[in-house]
Amino acid sequence: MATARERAHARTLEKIVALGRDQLAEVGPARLSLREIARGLGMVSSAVYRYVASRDELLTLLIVDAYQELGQAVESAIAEPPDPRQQYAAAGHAVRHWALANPARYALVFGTPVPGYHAPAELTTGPGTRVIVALVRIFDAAWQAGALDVPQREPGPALLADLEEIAREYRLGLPPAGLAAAVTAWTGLFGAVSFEVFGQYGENTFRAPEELFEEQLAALATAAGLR
Amino acid sequence: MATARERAHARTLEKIVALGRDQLAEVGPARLSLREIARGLGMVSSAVYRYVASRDELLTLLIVDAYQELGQAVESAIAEPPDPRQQYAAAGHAVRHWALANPARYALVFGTPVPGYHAPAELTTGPGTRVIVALVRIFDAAWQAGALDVPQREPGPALLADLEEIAREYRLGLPPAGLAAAVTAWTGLFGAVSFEVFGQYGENTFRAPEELFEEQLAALATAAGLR
DNA sequence: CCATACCGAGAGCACTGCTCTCGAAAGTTC
DNA sequence: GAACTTTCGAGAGCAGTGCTCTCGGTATGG
Repeated sequence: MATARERAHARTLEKIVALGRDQLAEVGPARLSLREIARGLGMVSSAVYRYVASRDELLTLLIVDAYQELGQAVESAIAEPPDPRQQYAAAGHAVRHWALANPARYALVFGTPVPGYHAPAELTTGPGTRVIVALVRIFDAAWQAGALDVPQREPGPALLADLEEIAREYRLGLPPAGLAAAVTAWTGLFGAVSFEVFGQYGENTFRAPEELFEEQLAALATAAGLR
Repeated sequence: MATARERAHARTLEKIVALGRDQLAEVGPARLSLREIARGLGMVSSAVYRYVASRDELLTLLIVDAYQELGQAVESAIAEPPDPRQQYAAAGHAVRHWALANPARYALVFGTPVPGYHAPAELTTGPGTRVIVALVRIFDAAWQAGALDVPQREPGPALLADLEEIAREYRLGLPPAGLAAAVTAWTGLFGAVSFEVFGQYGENTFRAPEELFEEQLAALATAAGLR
């Protein structure tokens, strides 16, 4: 049961995260300022430290927040389509849309790790794995349904051990080579999205980025063996 | 002819970039401090503004510096192997090695755009395109040699126009679908490298990242039609 | 009803990027 | 070789940052 004090505390903490999110969008992660957030709350800067131990802790909160929202977006996007290939495409589109709508939060999570700051694994790994877990489940289901052409290449011995460990942990029937394919489909997806969001393509090189993305998705899905 | 003054100027500017590079490696882009660089030079902070107009300009210098070194590494790696698929693999390994050896500089260029800062296109696009240009040349040569299975998928109309424009600019024989494949091989490569360098895989999920990368390279090459 | 835990204010420290002025040295011109 | 101009480093200073400390007021739980 939450006391009134606890509820008030949680509410202003929520406000802090919201203001941080706004500021992130405006000025980016590195110029995120606790003092500015304090001003937004009508408090003095030191008061914010009652709620957040440091700037880094605020960053952690924002990272978890972003992971959760992206994970949620992907999971609900996947729910609809009937076959695995369309599910992968839906996941890809969900990632891209969220990233384009929230470039700063995407950058916070998938861009340069904030200098000096190292995300505490116990808080971030859970939310951070939602997307890859969702993708792997798609591939696992595809394999069960016989809709996955597992690549002929056999992973090297050490990689094989890693993959088997993961398959065991998540109770996957998916063979290691299929899991490796899922990982490539994952990293390839984020490579494509990151290049677009971070402006790595030139200014006007691609006037039809969504069509390029479509092409990339198709290539990645085929490469991963999704029929 | 460079006067003594100009040479001295160039030399301390070079020192500034070198110190910036060191500092980048230590504390990352956002905590890069002009004052610290001044201390390293035995100067007072205001003096470095004789050489560099702002922190952002220093960042630009470091970005160009990083692009050039990576481009150089990739170009010389490509020179050796005889066939296109091995050239692509060599390029991939060059990118990965450079990125792992210079994570901060890699992050500066391929990670989160530094907040507020927008790289001046006239300085960065040239060096910034060296890698993709090298990759496209591989694909173009492969196509000329009949070693490229151009994907059957036809790009959408707008994307087609973009691709044709690029092919014209760089005088490529490579058909649009092949160019699109090269782009996916490019973004997929950097997706894989970024995930490893930025620590997006968990702590101990992959104990054999180089074998995973090998697998990713093979999948991307095959997907792009390199035999 | 009162002791306690909480919470905001305020001052202050060390740091940052950046601007200004000033004097000295070096290079250029006559 | 003298006079002028450009360059460059030093120093002070401004506005901003994260973060720490202390000091009161206040709402809460026993």
